[in-house]
Amino acid sequence: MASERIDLAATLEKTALLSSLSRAEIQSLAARTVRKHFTSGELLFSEDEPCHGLHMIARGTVRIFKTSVNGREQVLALNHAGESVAELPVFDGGRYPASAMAMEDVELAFISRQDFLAFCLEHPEVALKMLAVVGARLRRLVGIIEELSFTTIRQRLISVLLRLAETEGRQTQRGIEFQLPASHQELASQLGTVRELVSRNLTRLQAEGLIDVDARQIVVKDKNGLNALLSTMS
Amino acid sequence: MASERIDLAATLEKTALLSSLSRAEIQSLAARTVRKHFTSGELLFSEDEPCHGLHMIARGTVRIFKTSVNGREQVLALNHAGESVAELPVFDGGRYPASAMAMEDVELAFISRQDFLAFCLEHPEVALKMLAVVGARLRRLVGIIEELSFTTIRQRLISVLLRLAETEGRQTQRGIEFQLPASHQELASQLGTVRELVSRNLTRLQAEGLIDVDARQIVVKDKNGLNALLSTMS
DNA sequence: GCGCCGCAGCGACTTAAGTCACTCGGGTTT
DNA sequence: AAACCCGAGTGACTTAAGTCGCTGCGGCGC
Repeated sequence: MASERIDLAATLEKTALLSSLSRAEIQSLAARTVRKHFTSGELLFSEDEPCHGLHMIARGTVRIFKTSVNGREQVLALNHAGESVAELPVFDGGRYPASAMAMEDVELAFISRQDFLAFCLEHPEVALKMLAVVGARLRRLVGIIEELSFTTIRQRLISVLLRLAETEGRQTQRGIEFQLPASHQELASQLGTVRELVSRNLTRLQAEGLIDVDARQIVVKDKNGLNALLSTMS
Repeated sequence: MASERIDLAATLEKTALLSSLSRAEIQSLAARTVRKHFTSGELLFSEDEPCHGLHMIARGTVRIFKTSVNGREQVLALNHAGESVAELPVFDGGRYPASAMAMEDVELAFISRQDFLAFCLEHPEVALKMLAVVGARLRRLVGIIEELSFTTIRQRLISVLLRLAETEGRQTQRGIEFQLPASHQELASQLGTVRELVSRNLTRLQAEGLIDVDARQIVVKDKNGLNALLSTMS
């Protein structure tokens, strides 16, 4: 019981949203939160479900996504430890606009809608921080819209490869090497398309000599070439 | 001078965001706002520009949109009198994620970033209302993403026609009649495509006997047929 | 070891989307 | 009246996207 309480406080402290709060304030908030646990693949909530409160991730990754009638999925966001999930329905009282699934084992702190709203009224700076967080989310969504309506899947895939090369890549004599972080299926959902196109486009980039593909192992052989494709392709 | 002041206060009163405020609070805020005017086609601000404050529309319609390198545009939102524009960069301090253009003569009240942030700290309920407003915006963006990644242009066009029939249509013996509110070009930007496809798809729907098109005059002859197309097309 | 299953690759095909070039008509400018 | 611009329609075409069905590999459970 006591250790539960302490754990929760630690989680809240690590949450970006609440970073401006004092220890005492964290404690008082922690007293109103509940710990929840989800195993990989479990749904935190589904689209159109009414929203009961705010989730703050302590451990693991949460995937926010939309599902179409024919089974395709579009990933809207991946949220990690320290981030909160689905903030907005807490404030506008509406239903969840998308579904959320645990991609690995996930632990989170949950606080009810009423409690959190009351807390915001007492701590206006939390509301302002929340606005900043939601703002970042909005920017990402606008970015997705931009990609969907202006770029090809090929370009989006190249962007992802370049970003991964930047963040995950090790420079070797063959080029910049890294592992794809997910299956083609998952990558496709993040790009807003289907498995086959990811596979085909990777093959095509390999055929063009820009990358080497061996299962999930990728070697970027010609970073400049990839970058060039991003700009030249109208 | 005095009449300017009164005008501004009236504008603020009509702004949904501030509906919970007392007259005195409106007055104190009005003292810090500036009136601005834009003629049709003028830009309120451009993408990537730094944000200096909040705009509240008193009259006219503002079009929020993204532009691609090859000149295509994607409309993100249309905002009317009583709504605010581009709230988020005010809070996260970032740049505008999109451009805003006056679609007709627009008058608005402008308040600087600092003044508005300070006001929010004193009036937490305004921040909460702002979160609700931003939430609605986020929902719309998610809706756009859903449409872009799951539906065809034909389906999106049918949705628009059905919505217009609902809101603008008059029932006549020929069907439900209404005028397209904009040029094909503008419609295309709102659907995330090009002029030609709007034209072609309208023609096709006419050929299928579902609608009649005469320039901008539309007659929906078979509403059920259109609805059926929305669900049957996977 | 055998069979099952999820993931990946790929050929063959259909359809949606977009591009280009042109025409036409109505309204405005000069 | 001539010249012009803008919105709209359309034919012919290219390319991107998506679908279907099948193969094959590697891991895992029985």
